[in-house]
Amino acid sequence: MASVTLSDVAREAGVSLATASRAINGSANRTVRPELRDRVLAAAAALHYSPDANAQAMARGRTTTLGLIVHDIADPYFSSIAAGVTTAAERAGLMVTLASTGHDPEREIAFIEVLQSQRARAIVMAGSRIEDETVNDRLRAALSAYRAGGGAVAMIGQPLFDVDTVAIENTAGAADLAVALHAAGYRRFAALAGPAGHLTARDRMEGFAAGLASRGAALAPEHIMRSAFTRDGGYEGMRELLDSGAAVDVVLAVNDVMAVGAMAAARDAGVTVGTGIGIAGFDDIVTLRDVTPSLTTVRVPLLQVGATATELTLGEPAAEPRLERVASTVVLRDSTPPRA
Amino acid sequence: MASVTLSDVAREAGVSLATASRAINGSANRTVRPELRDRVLAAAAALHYSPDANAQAMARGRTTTLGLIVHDIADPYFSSIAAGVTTAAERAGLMVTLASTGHDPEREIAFIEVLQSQRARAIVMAGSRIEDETVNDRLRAALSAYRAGGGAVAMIGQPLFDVDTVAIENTAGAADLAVALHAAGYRRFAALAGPAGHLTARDRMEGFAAGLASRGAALAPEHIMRSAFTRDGGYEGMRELLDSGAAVDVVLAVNDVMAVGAMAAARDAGVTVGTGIGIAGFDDIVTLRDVTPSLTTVRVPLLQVGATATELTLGEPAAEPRLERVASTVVLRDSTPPRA
DNA sequence: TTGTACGCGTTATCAA
DNA sequence: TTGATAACGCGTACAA
Repeated sequence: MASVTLSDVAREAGVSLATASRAINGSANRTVRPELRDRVLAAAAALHYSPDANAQAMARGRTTTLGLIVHDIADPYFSSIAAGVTTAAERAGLMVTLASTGHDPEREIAFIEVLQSQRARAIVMAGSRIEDETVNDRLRAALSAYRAGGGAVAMIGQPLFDVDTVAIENTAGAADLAVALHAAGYRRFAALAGPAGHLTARDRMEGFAAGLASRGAALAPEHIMRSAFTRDGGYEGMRELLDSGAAVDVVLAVNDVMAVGAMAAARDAGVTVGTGIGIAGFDDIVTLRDVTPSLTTVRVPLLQVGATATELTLGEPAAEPRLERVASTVVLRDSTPPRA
Repeated sequence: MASVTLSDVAREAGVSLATASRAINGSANRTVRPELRDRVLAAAAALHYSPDANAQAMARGRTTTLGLIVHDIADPYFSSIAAGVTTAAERAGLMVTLASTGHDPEREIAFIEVLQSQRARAIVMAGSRIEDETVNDRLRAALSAYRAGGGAVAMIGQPLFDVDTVAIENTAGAADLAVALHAAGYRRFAALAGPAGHLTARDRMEGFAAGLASRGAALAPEHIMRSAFTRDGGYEGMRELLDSGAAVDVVLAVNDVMAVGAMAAARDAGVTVGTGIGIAGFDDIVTLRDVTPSLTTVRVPLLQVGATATELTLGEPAAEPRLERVASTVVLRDSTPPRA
């Protein structure tokens, strides 16, 4: 690391360290005679000077880093959110530090601590919380320690902690979907409910139930399959459902990747998705563009969600935790054609 | 930022700064009497001490940051690579700083400079280079400046710069694919060739041509469509091809997202993929699991590629740039059934 | 084994 | 407008 320092530049330009700093950074005191300024800049260029961001962070007392914590960056849901975050972050002059936790809350906590060590300006946390107060308490503690240090936090999903949140309308969106499908003639519903204790899955299930109830329908308990919140979980849940011989018109999955897995299971079982059995998902991940038949879902503007969360962490910290609700809208497609 | 410092901990524990540092960090001189060590640790816990990574970086002269530069994190190709990188990075105790450039080489250069400022230990750069010596020279300069500062670099794609590279067998894989399809009975080939000057696209096209040549076949120039290296580019190219009324058996796309776009275009035009017209891609992105008919492609182990690139940057810098070749293997699926 | 004191590269305060 | 110089928080010779 034979890096050239600001002192080198100053010496080369024949000015003091302070002047060099001012010339290059143009701080509050933006008063450097043009002639000197040019000399400094020239020296910096000649020496290939690269400011040390760590030293700047120390001297300034603040960094230019934003932390992003997701469950799995390879999941299109999270990678779209990440795209929204990186775009908004770059706009704000921040670098994004990415943590992919593999759905492990322990690692979420660990990453928060690392980001606190980095003195990251803000943390955006995506991915559903779970129903485990022990874990949640520790998470809460980690977050409030981080915030006590001056960091800003925005969560994506459901308002659970006392921080700024971009809330996805899970319940309302799911209810709307159930109602829309009932109106389309579907009567015998099943659900791929995700794992127990998964809050997003739970909210969406509640929405399904509420929507159906509003139409005088219901979800039979034996038609509620529990499996992982992943593509493979959807496959598995669907296979079990089909194996059980249950007579259902349509299967509601609590997210798109599960729905897509379910479509595969149906195909493998020789059941035609659409005319044979309806399937619907949630999120409208970009992948869906190329799934056939096109999948009915509830659209969540993921890019925007990521950008909004990022913007929430910028600017002045609010006294009250802010709550940004993003509307989710039903999109009916070929996987659930109208039913006579 | 009322953060508690190591001095606070030392005072609280009634020891010197140095002892506190050694107790918490356990540096080379890992010699601290257990009793004192415990007192320090207790004080640190009581005060909620969080070490300042920036200060540590300065004092140690090295950071714990690895930079990852991709074209578009929402693209499954890159998000899978990113997953491989984050996994390997965490294993090595590094945090990943993510830069998504939106295919803009200028931003690639800018990000390299930022990462240099951060004194990132290493940079992993994914995404094809282009044929633009002006841009490439500046990139080369940025990279060598970074490396001169002691940073390690690994590129993913083709060996173009003088740095460690995880080389994807574009040409060989493409040739193998062409040969396999010819062997399967396909005779009239077309290609979605991507944009001019795109090196990965170019290499793959050369592979197609070579493979066909080895079987005494060829790609007619009028069957080579040029369009963006994206899903929409694939759609567009395919539409033009179909509109042209060209009589072709099979369409080779230079990547999967283009192939998937082409499948959509075929569907929209009422052409059945598989029996009507064959389509093949390249990369075997995870999305393909849920595309129907299943897409023939050339598999690239993306997770592993990301991990390997990361590992290349770790450990001792080699005298010579290392070249890690990852084999790409043809996977024939339903989009190109054997042809009589 | 522990403590003192200096250095890391930069910004910011205060004089000049 | 410029220049010394003191922080910033930590690691680590060197000394004790």
